Amino acid sequence: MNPGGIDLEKTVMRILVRDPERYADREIEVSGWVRGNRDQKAFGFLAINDGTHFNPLQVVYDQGNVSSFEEVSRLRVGAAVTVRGKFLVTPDAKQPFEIIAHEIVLEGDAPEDYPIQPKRHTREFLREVAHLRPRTNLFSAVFRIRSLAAYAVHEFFQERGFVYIHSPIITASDAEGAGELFRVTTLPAQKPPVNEQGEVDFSQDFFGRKANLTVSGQLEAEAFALAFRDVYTFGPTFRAENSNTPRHAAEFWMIEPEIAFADLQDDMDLAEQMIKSVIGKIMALAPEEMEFFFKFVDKGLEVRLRTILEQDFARVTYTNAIEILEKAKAQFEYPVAWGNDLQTEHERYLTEQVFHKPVFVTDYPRDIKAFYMRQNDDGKTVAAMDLLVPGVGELIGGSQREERAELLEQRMKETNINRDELWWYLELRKYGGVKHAGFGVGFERLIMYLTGVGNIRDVIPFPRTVNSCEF
RNA sequence: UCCUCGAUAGCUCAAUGGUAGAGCAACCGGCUGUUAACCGGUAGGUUGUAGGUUCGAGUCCUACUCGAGGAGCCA
Repeated sequence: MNPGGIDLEKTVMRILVRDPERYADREIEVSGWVRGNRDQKAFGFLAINDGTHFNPLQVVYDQGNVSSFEEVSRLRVGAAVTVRGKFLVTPDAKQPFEIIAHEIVLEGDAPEDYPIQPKRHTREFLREVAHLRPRTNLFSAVFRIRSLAAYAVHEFFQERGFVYIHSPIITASDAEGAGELFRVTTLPAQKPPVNEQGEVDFSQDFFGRKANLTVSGQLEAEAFALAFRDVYTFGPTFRAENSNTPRHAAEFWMIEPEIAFADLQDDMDLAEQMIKSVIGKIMALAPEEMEFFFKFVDKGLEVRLRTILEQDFARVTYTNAIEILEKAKAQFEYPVAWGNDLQTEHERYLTEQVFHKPVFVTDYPRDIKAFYMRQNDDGKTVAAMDLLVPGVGELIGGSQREERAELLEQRMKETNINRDELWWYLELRKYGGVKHAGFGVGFERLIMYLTGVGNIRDVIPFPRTVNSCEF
């Protein structure tokens, strides 16, 4: 009850959409930001979005009903308002319902230089106003999907009894060989302490040794998999690579499950189930947002996602993939030869031209893969898998891990991995070591795949890339 | 890091080496159910920065800055 004695209920769009009939002809109060204002001589229409639902709410304001009519008719896009009025279900109109206002209060004005207009903006421009872009349709949809996808990922693993591990953000290990590292230090940038050789003396640093931001939680996850059996990490990851592409960021999130008593086949089964589960949940949880992507972002997206849900992913060994590529009529810029890593053009050809769906490529040559991957009996390949998907490229990379201590040590020696730093990783093999496997999913690449948005900078709220750390 | 392309009004884009324009947004006005509303009008510019060629440069040349796409690296 408000002071005026009218039965008035504060509500939000999410609730109204769920059960409009419950509110029919009742007095309600809704607050939101103006998305559009179409004023006429004696009445007008306000589209307001309160952030709780993708679609805006239509507010009808009439000179006879609203005392601040003149002020309301001049409201600009971006202003924040509170509206009180009668809720009306309008089954025959373009919008499912509207509110007939009797009071509209300006909560926060938006001056005429508000950069977001009710028109199409380029993504490049919107990146420059990343603090305002979540108020647009596209980014409203992207970031709600991002939130729901994170939820769906957790739900998938939790339903299966996986234990969520918070792997460290700061690590002392720089031996994982997964790209350039961000140094974490409290040493002064000017004149840091030096040792007798004239090198920076990291023994005087905060941790008494070199420390970096993590590039992967995998090694720590392996330790927990050998205690809990099924675990996953889901957290931020940092790469200081000087790579400027629509698929790379310096700070991104990774999902890394790790499963014990499991081999590469189990690993691929898990990856496939996870992708399908997340897609299915997102389509069920955010139909308005997905419809927007299908219609305005990527015309082929709907068919692609539905195909994934209905069909098994393809699986092909690296060796067979090379044979397919060698027989291909397509002209490749880079030569195809056993022992060479697959180039982007080769991966795209396989997933987009040969299989037309996600494909696992397995059993890569030992020499082009990481030291921890399990060696196959042929002595040439390792039990690795990459999941290639149309449009995005490499979405998942994983492997069965080398559980045999002597073979692991031998590979570390061959690839110049510092044995002393990873003593604990070797002990995992010494004490109750068993076969186990895992993979890493680039969370942003998953979002790109789900939404059809082609640039990683547009699926991260405030993206960090080379030479760019605004906001 | 390499290759290619680009930078003109707040936004999206035009403009043979010869007076910088349009649509949208903004502002003013019109319109009794609009929904990317519609109609009329007004205002808005050191053409990314610094040099150079030329009688004359948004346009040609050089360097730089920023952005995008492709490649490498990877998730």
